[in-house]
Amino acid sequence: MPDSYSQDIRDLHLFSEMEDQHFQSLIRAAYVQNFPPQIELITEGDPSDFLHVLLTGSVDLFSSWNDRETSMATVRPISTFILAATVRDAPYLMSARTIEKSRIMLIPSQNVREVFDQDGQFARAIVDELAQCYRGVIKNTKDLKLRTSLERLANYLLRQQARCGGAPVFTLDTEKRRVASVLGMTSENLSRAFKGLRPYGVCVTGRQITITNQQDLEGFAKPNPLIDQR
Amino acid sequence: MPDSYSQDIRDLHLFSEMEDQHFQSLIRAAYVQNFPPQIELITEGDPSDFLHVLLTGSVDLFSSWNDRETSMATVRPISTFILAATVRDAPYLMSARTIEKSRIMLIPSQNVREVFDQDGQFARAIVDELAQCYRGVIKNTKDLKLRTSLERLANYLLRQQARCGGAPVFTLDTEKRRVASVLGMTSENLSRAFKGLRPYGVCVTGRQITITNQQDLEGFAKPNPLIDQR
DNA sequence: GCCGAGAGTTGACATTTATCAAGTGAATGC
DNA sequence: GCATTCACTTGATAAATGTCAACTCTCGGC
Repeated sequence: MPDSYSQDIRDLHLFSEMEDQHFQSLIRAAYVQNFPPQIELITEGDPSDFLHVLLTGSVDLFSSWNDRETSMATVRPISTFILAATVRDAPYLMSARTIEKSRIMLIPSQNVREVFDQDGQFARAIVDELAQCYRGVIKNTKDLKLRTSLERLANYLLRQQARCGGAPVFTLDTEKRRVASVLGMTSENLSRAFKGLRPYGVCVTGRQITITNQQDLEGFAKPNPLIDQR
Repeated sequence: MPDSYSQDIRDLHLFSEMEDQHFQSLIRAAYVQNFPPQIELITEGDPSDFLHVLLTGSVDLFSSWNDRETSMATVRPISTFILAATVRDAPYLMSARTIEKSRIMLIPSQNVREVFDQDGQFARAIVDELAQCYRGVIKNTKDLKLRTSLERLANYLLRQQARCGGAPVFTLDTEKRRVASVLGMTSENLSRAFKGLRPYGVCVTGRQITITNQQDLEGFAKPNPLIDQR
């Protein structure tokens, strides 16, 4: 089902190089839907029927085990999610829920796999995307295993700052409790970690962060491109 | 450089479906080398010049930051490693060192990327492999974030048991200190964790593990296919 | 303007995990 | 045979992190 977002989707690295005929065929098979906040789009363990493309809003990817839950990532427009499950035709490993009101395109996994077999450029783009995702998760594992929660927070702030343009004052785009979960800690611990970064020049007011001493913070965080660069 | 292992490599899922001409071209460009134990094959951050195929022996993939080090995975024959860095032509995110005497085939990354562009079956296999690797790392992240170290060990033992055929007595194929690092804990803590599993019917003698009460252990470990099934 | 809901914070405390130091035990080499 | 090495274990202690309960603050609805 064509849609005003069609060109933005086309510009995604995943779709930009493929033949137009194949792109149109994917779009035709797809449909776009609006979801209210806090709707569970995907449940881990379910078969992966659709490749999802987030057009507007935001989506939380999370996982559960034994009554515990953790945020794995936050998806922001415009990007796809759960590509790996789609191409492998395997069950989802993560659940997904909308954080805010979101507009999402659903492309049947079957069609993705068909077009993949016909279009070499698309295949190449999928490989690139998967390899990048893989490397992202490896970086995340290194972050988790090699750093304390204070160090993870410090580096998270530096990454967020860079995403916001690098100025000393910037804003978290995520609720703190979700930040905590992404970083593998509790909300209470995050609160204390923010305090623990005060000696390194970090001031927190609500979601607004001010870094008064960039050098000090970087000296403590020791950011590393092989962990922190996306 | 052709080699007696050529057929075994050909049988790897990654290479099994590709055209013979392309396979031969990869093999011709490659060379095989023997390494003694404890040799650093790859250093994280270096450019990824070769796709590695472990033929015999074993290799530890590890990462370092700020004088800390952690084992990310153990590679066993016959399998490839650092495929993602090769296809993206990006620096290695992990270092690799031989654990024991190992025989390794090195295929120039350049050739892999060239053949990838020519051979659709090979491209398809790379996608499968990458998607599987990605899912493996996601499972690992869930293990790390959702479980305590005792639970991780319990599930590790169950997975190892399954790999050994499922009998109540089996052997760890890895030094305990490496097991500890893979599970994200210290050796000391692993030692205590083994003790902590005694009430659930786990007996440890050197590297030999005896599970005297399968039900109890599984009841505690709560293994989950979305985390533990490989 | 008041109220309620929910995110965030704080303090007290428990648990988990790491660190340091000392010891055991088995394999290796001279 | 004995010393050495190194993985592993153990105990004492410290540090990091989680849990629980109470509290504050803000925001939106009425």
